[in-house]
Amino acid sequence: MFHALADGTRRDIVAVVLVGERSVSELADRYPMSFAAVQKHVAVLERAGLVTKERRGREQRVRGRAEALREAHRLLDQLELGWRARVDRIDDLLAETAEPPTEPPTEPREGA
Amino acid sequence: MFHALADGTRRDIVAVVLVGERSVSELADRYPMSFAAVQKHVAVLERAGLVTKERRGREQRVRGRAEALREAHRLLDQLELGWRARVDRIDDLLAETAEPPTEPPTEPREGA
DNA sequence: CTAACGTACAACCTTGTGGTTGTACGAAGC
DNA sequence: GCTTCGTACAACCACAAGGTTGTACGTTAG
Repeated sequence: MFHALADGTRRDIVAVVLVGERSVSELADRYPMSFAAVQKHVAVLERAGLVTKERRGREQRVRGRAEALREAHRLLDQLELGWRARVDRIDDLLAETAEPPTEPPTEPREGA
Repeated sequence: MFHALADGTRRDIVAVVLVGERSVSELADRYPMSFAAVQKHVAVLERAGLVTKERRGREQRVRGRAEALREAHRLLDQLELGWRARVDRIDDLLAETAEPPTEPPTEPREGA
């Protein structure tokens, strides 16, 4: 999710298709890179749930999912409001009596 | 910014230091990786403005910047509310009369 | 003073990521 | 039916990113 938003081109694509749907090639025309590259970006965004593709004739119309953006907001809120506070206290207690935790509390690498 | 949040370990660090400040080695104890690796993550977060480091004796206390999270919210809102709407219309008009734009509207690769 | 701690940083390895080109294939257009 | 368009996908390349170990250095503890 944040990974998908980490790329400038992808953020731009999201912004564009939130305003109005576009075909993949219409999107490709907007950027100084190959069609295949843009196609990959769209695929990444689709996997992250930030856009949806819908076949329409021989075209593939891409639309932004505002819902996903709201989900991103939620994740930010979780970070900000110390959603981990409880877990932290448990960790702290464990750290005092036993050895420190040996795995990354959430996902080791990209996941949300 | 989103790039910094794209990594799970980093998101966790942010969550932790937003709850309460920690030294770098205290953070390092929490994860199944070397001290140097955690140090790098903290450096990335610091560059992105998501945390601040403050020397305190021989330690370096790390604190989360809630401000930065709010900035992230703002960026998401910009995406969601079609902040590009105006620019898009200009692009569309140009596309009809001349060739399509040849550079990525915002940053070509990571920047916000 | 010396040892240990907390940190910083460089070198290196491996994998992931963004980019390219080329090929393939169904859907429209003529 | 043949060509063109829009898309999908695989192979490949260069570089960034996350990880490791090793070294260095100021600060605190004995």
